[in-house]
Amino acid sequence: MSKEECILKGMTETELMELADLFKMFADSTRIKILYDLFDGEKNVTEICEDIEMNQSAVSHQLKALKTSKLVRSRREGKSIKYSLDDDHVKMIIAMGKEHIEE
Amino acid sequence: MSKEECILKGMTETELMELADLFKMFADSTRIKILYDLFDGEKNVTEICEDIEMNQSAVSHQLKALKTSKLVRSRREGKSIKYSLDDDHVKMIIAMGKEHIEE
DNA sequence: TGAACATATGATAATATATTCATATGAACA
DNA sequence: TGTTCATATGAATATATTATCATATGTTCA
Repeated sequence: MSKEECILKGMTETELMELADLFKMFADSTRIKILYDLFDGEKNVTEICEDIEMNQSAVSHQLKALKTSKLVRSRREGKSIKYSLDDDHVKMIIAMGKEHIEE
Repeated sequence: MSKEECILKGMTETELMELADLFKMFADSTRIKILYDLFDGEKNVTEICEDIEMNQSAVSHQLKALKTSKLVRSRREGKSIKYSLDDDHVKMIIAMGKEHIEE
């Protein structure tokens, strides 16, 4: 049996629903643009808005969702708040997805 | 971020939207239950319905979405249609997600 | 202290999505 | 050929999600 099968054995209904909630974070183009933008490293909200061309409010709302899901973290630096990826899995998950659609 | 321009380290806006659409498939509890159910191997629609306790119509609708995204494939065997996972990335993506929520 | 800047938040409206119901399609076999 | 089993599909409703607008909060610095 493969490594993946072992890892996944015995998941409960609740865990599967938590998984679905996690993947919801990757399932919106604004959020995935934010995540991908943060591949470059730490950025503040204004920079993210400029990079992905979305308004500040929409970006803040989505950053909050991403933070709740522990996919990004933030710290204050002066007047601005710097966001960065909070988990290496983010890059791997996006990389796997990218491989799939490229096939 | 304009349409087909190279943005965010080589991914186009279109590709990022395709990625989001792919992750949408993992972002619903019914679909993720179906995918997880198929970790066991090929199953027909009736078996899947029983396993995940959802009605046949809902399952068929979601199987269609999963098939369109090339995450499952199907073949007829007599009266029934057998579904199976169509891509190893499915297991890996779910495994990554599981590791994340377990942290 | 207050003006300017950066970010967050609540409410709303628009849109997207999932489930259900009714029914259609297709295969098997008596 | 007609009946039954298995699956698919279209339409409608219900629910969830998102962007926007207006405004609030919090920080810096004159």
